[in-house]
Amino acid sequence: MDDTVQWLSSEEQRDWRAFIRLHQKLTSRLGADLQAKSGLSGADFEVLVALTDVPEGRVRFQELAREIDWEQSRLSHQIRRMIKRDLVAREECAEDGRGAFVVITSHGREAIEAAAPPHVETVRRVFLDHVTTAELRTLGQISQRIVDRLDQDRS
Amino acid sequence: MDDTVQWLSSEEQRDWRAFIRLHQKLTSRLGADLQAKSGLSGADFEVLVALTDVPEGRVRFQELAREIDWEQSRLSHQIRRMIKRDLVAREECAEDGRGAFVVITSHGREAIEAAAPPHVETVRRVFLDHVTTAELRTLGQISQRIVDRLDQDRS
DNA sequence: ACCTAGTTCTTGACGTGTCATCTATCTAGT
DNA sequence: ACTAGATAGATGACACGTCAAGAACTAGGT
Repeated sequence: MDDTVQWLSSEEQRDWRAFIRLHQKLTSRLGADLQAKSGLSGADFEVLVALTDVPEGRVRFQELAREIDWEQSRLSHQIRRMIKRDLVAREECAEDGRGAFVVITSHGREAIEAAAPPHVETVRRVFLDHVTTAELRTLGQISQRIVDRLDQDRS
Repeated sequence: MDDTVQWLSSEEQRDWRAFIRLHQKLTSRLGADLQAKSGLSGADFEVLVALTDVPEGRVRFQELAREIDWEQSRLSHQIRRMIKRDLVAREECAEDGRGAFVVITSHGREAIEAAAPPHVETVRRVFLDHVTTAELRTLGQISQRIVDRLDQDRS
């Protein structure tokens, strides 16, 4: 009917679409499951995990953004919402008057500690249980390689 | 400092995170590129591609939602926004008083035909160029297998 | 004909993400 | 000290996605 739209070969299209579709399904499943079991969004979870990886659960905005590979303003909005729910707090920075710290609160720590185990279980159930160790390694290697190249030339 | 959060083995964690990170980067790159070059969002693009695959560019909401694997209400919101921009139109359904059709407009057709070639080129540049044919096949197969299993048990 | 249950799509509220823009502060060069 | 430019973060506008609830209609049993 309409052959004017250039596209990929049918094999490329099939594989590429499957890949994209998998990601959509994984993130929507994981997000819904996390929300239902813990009242945390995927975004909350990512921020809180990053904060538990850091001394005193306290880190500059900038560094946190780099750590989880988010845009600055995205993080700023997210932190504002999380402060309202007492998951994190904002602290002024003495050394640099422009800067600020994000600190995990005790409530935030409780939330992430309660959320993590069932979430990990879900990651296994929806993903890890369906791939072999070798396949996972292959996926990881390919992913890492492409991520590195994308980080190099941000064309 | 804090060992109470259960997590994955370090290999699992590394590979799983790389996989997730790759998807995030791909979708954000592709989305930004599409928006910049065509003024279409990824969501617009997906809907328009699905409409060009169908006779007369005309399909029931329900079927379209199933085709692109979206929730009904997500599609409804998206179509409302696209109607405002004259990319698609809504038509009543004679056979079923509840139902409705989505139809691509001529403006919508022009938009997708202009957007597709550069978008495909970008997909190659950010993804396909970085994997071998064999790797792509592997990715596709693994993805398809997991998608199928997730579709089976929606636990 | 009626009533109940299911289907199809819509809507409002709300959290999320991007972009452009703004303010405050720091740094470097003079 | 002064000033220009860079940097840190906040903010407003707007698109996107989910959830829960609702409106309109259909279908199937009585």
